[in-house]
Amino acid sequence: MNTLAEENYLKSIYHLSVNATSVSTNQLAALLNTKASSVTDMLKKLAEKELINYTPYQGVSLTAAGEKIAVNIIRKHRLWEYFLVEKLDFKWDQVHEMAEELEHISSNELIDRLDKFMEYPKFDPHGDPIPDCNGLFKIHNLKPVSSIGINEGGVICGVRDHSKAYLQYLEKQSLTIGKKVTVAEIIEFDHSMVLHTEDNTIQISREVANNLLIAL
Amino acid sequence: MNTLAEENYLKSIYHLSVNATSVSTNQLAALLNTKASSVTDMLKKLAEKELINYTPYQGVSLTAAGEKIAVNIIRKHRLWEYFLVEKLDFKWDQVHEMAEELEHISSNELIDRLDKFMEYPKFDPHGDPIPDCNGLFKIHNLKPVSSIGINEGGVICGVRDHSKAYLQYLEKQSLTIGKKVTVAEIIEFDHSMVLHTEDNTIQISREVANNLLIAL
DNA sequence: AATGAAATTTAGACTTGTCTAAATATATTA
DNA sequence: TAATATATTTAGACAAGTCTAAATTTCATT
Repeated sequence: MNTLAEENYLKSIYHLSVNATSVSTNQLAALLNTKASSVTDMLKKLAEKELINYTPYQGVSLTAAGEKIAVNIIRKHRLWEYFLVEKLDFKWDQVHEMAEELEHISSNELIDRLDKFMEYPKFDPHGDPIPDCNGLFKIHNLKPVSSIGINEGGVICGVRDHSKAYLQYLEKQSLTIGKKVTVAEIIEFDHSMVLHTEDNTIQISREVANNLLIAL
Repeated sequence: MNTLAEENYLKSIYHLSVNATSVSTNQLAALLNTKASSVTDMLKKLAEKELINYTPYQGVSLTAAGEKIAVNIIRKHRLWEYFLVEKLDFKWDQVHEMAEELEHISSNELIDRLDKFMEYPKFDPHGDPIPDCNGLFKIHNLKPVSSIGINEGGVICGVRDHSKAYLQYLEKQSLTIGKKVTVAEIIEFDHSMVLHTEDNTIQISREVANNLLIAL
C-alpha cells in the first residue's frame, strides 16, 4: 500500500482542493507543517505513482486513483472519530489527534465492520459527512451563521474551524451539533451577533459566527 | 515517544524472554524477519535509551523501563484483539495482523477507555492474559494436552501456536476456548490422542496436543 | 589448548522523508 | 517591459532503519 507520509499528502491535497481546482506547493507545506522543498520531492513521487496530476510550478490535483485513496482515509478518520465520541465517551475536541493515527490502520474490512457496528453513521461528531464504503457522501448545503439576517436561524450542523480552542468554546456555550439557533440582534459596530437558543441567549463574535455552520 | 521499530523490538525481546533470562541477536532477527546486523544496530540504540541491558556478544534483557513499554504494547494488542472478536465479530484467526497495527496507536487514554467499554476483559481471544492499566496480569498455570494421561482432562484455556492454520484447524474441530475435554485414548504408535468433549469425539496429533493448553 | 564452526559485530551502502541554501521560474508593479 | 518580489525547484546533506560483505568473538570438539 502507500506510506503514512504519502497518505497524509493525499489527504491534504484533497482537503485543499475543496476550495480550488489546483493546490500550490506552499499551501501544502503550510498545512503539513513542512518545507516547500520537501513537498516538491513528495509530489514527484506521487506523480510517478499516478496519484496526482503535477506540472512543475503549476500546482497539483488528485487523479481519480488519488482521490479514492484520500476519500478512504477521510472515511476512516471520521468513522473513528464517531466511535471515540459515541462509544468511548470522548468530547468532540479530544478526538482529532487519535483519529489522525487510526485513519492509517490499513484494513478495509475492519473499517467496514466498525461502520456496521455503529449502524452506518452519516456524519462525524463535527458534522462532517462520512463517506460510505464506496466513497459516496452527501454534501449538506450549510451557511455560516454570519451570513444570515435578523430573525433568521436554523440548526447547527457543522463547523469550519476544527481547533480545540474553538470546539471547547462552543461546547461551553452549548452551541453544539443539533442545537436550533435564531439571530436576535446584530451589533453594527463589530458585527457580533446575539443568538437565541431554546434555553438561552448568547452573544458571539463575527469570528465565531463565521465558523459556525447551520442548515436553514 | 518511541518509534514503531523500537516498539516492535521491545515487544519481541519481551516475548523471547519468557523462556530465558537473555535473548540472542539471531533469535530476534528470526522473530522480526530481519538480519542480525540490523538487530545489532537497534540494540545499540535501545541500550543508549536504557530500555535494554546489552553487552556485545552476550545477548539482551529488558530494563524495568523497557519491560513497562513492552507490557503496554501487549496490553494494547490483546485489548484490540478482544474488541475485534467480541464487538466486530471477527474470528480468532483473523485478528493478529490488525492488532499488530492497532497496538501502536499511542494514546493510553484511548486504550483505558476501550478497556472500560469492554468491561475489563482478563483474557484475549486466544486465552492470553490482558495486562491491566498498571501492567499487572495473572499467569494461568496451563498444561499442554499432550502432558496429561488417560481419563484426565480440563478446560481449553489457551494455545501455544498462534498461526492462522492452527487456529482455523481448532475452530473446525470445535476445540475452542472454554471447551471441556477429556483424554479417552493415547495411540502408542504416534502419540496421537482421542479426546472426548461434551458433544464429540476427536482425534488429534501429538503436534496439535502439544500446542493446546488446558486448565485442570 | 588449538581449530573450525557458528554467532555477532563492524564497515559501508541504500531508501525514505526531511532539511538548508542556492538557483530558477512566475507574478507584480512601477 | 524591466525590475523586484514571491513561489517553486534543485542540489546536497542528514537521520532512521535496513542491507551485504567482511571482520571479530565465542562456542564446540577434539
